[in-house]
Amino acid sequence: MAVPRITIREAGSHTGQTVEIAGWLYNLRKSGKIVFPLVRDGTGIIQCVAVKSALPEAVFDELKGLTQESSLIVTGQLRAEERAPGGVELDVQGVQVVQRVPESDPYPITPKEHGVDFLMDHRHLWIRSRRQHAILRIRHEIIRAIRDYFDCNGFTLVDTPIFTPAACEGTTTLFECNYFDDEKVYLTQSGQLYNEATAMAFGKVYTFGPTFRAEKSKTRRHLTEFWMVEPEMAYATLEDVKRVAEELIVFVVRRVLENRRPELTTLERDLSKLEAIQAPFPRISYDEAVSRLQAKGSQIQWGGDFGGTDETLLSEDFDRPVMVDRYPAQVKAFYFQPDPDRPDVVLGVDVLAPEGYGEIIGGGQRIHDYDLLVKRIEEHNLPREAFDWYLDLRKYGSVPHAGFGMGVERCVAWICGLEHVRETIAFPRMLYRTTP
RNA sequence: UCCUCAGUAGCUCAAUGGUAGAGCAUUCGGCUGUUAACCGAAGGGUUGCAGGUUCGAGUCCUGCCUGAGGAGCCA
Repeated sequence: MAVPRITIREAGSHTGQTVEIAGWLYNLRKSGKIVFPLVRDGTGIIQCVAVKSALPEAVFDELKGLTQESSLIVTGQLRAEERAPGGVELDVQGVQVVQRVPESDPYPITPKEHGVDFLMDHRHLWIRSRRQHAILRIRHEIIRAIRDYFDCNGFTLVDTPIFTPAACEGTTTLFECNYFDDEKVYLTQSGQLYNEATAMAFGKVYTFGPTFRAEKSKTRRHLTEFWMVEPEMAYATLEDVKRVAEELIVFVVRRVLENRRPELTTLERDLSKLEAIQAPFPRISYDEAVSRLQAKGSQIQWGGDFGGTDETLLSEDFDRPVMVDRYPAQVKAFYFQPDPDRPDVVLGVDVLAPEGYGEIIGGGQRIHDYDLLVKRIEEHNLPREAFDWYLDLRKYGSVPHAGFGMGVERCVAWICGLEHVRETIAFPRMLYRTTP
């Protein structure tokens, strides 16, 4: 009978059995007549033990001389072992080398330390490392939790286009593309305007996809290509946005704590910081935020937007995300609904992550009045024709509606406790870096 | 775009203006419980590029290139 192939994740429940593991050689320690190959298979890492006296000489010698990241299939018996990292160990009975990495061109990422530039140039290999592997697994868990939250709360996933016509927003710098012969199109920076259309068709919707910003931002919080989830709800207000944003974040953090605790431990994340993420989140107004910042020595004046340092200063006061609402109209996009009690501010809210990770959510209530929206488009010098379809939404059954966008990479950076968002995605796209 | 810092062996780094070095990686040898294993030996260099100062430049000066951190920018 053939030896069953298992994954390393399952190894703990197969002790005593002879099994096969297909993977790569993560590292090899040897001591004369005994070698300890560390094998990874994508689900985990297991230490194997090969004893010279228990194996044919050719098999032992081949294993002993095997190079880092060579692919191999090992057969052996699993055994609970306190001395082994992971608690389970495999006594090697046979080895099939699938591809041997030549010693003349060894695997470049050694178990020792490396610099950022070198690692980024070898990102296609770096993602095999324990730490990067943990981050990308947590990213997957976060994305799955986000989708589960919306799928289980009556939202319909409606994808919005990546190619968009000229003027969607008018403020940020866009990536321009040639669309066949004459036409110019731009990579999307948000699916929101389309979300407003789909929300009027489906009630509650979300879009989840990549977004692109051609800003020359060179900081630890920026990528040029990043993923955003954007819910939009018909018959909804700013208060609904705050409630959903809070529920979503609590749900996502709880799921990561439930399902990805070993990975968080690998990253040496302070779990108490994540366990503190419970409703209700503090809610403050923009006015109060400005007062708090001025008291802390910031130069910000009422009417200005927060810089990265301001966001960090604000988040210092709280052990959970803080919601800041009612921003001055001039710092927000044209489509924000003014506060009926105070026309100089709009019904928008930003959610700032704790520990200085900055804005992870931005959103609010949209203008639903046709004439007001036309006025705003004119005030922002946007081309009216490009917004004809968007204005239609205010002609045919317009209702109060609201939504927000959440940046996936900043969320991952926060939950993982990373220094830089470049490690939150397999192949980051940044200013001056587009390879691999 | 601006400011600051850096660039030396495959990698991480050292070297007062005076003979370019260490650890890791690689190769060879040793070791039956290693935990980024350890011990011994060997090979490995156009000091980012182009000029300049100097008897002499990895080191000082100028320009450029590349990268990093930050600012600005960024619903």
